[in-house]
Amino acid sequence: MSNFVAPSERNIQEDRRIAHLDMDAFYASVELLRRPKLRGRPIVIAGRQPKVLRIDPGMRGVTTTANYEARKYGVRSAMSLAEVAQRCPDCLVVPIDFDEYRRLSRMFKAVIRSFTSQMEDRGIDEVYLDLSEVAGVEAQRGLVLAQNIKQAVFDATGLTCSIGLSPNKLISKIASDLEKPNGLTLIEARDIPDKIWPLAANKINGVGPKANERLANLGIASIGQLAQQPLDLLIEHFGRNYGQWLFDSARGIDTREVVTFSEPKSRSEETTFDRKLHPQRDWGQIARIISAQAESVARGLDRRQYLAKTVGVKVRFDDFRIVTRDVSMREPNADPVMFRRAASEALARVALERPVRLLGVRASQLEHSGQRHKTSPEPVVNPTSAEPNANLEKSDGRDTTGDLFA
DNA sequence: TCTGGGGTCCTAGGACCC
DNA sequence: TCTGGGGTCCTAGGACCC
Repeated sequence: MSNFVAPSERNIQEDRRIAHLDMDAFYASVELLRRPKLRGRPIVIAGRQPKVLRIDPGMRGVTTTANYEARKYGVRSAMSLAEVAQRCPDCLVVPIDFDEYRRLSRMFKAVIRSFTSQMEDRGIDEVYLDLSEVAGVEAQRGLVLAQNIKQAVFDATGLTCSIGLSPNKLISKIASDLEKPNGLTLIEARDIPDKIWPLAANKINGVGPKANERLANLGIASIGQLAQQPLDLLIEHFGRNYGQWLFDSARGIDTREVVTFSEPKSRSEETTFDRKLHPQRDWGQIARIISAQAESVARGLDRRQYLAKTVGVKVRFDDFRIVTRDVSMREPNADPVMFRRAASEALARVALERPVRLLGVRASQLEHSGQRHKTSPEPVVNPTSAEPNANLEKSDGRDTTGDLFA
């Protein structure tokens, strides 16, 4: 990024060949591998119940995935089971088995790595690939390679995926969705007006429900309409950064690299309860849950050789309002006892005035534990907190001394 | 009939320091 | 008595993604 390019002159770097690979209805497809009798029937993946159940309107919870048969009825991921029951009364509910999905995820990613090391992990079921160096020189650059990757993934796992191929991540992400399932879609810069502009603005990865609504209020529904807006107008309504990003995205401009490794920034655990917890009556249970989550997050970090400087709690009330409170510790650590104290101090600062439906603990400001070695103890940086736990003792009036079980 | 869990990134205000 | 600007850290909230 050495030479500045004026916004109006920014263009698509056509020399790159970026792929986005997305597994088709991943969780549902994995379940069907070991439950072949369910093939052809509408299923959703949801819940922790021990077996497959017929949907019924009284079921709680939300779907993680729907197979394509269920999608024909308008069933989607993140849909409440009550709504699934209305749309598709014959739907089957298959319990979630993350261990199995992670196993298949490792498997398909290993296959892909045999083609290129230039792979960016984007979660359990999708990746970006930079095929620029290996795509070959044929007219349809990269198509043969992408087809070979699809075939190799299927041969190894029995699962299909869809691949979008274009000069950048933004367009490839959109492209991989255009011919699902089992699709392979090439989009060149010159195809953007015909193939991208007719699509809804929220097909852009990064335009969510809120931004889409605000765009709709401006009369902007499609990516093409977005591309017609002057930069000034977008900046006026969405701010300098997001406005510029919208302006570029509508034109298919995206210079982001494929990133093969990035350090974790946080680690968290949270639980939603079947029964809402009462702030006073269930205080003991709330305190126990936060303690257990704090210890578990600490152990998870320790296992991976990370330390955290900051521990925070998250509370979601029955009205869905979310409150978070953070506490920074004097030194980064992964000590369950320190995490418990910090979490309980943070919790003490939350005004628990309504029933609680979710509790969580998050550790942030991470660093590798290898970075701190025993030979050179760190001096105390902040003189105001030189005495032990100085920052853990000024909680408010609640009956805690910094530890929920003190 | 309600709405999961684990993440990343951005913004914005205040404290504090130079 | 009134006047800075920049930089960093911390905290809280929110949008968004898989």
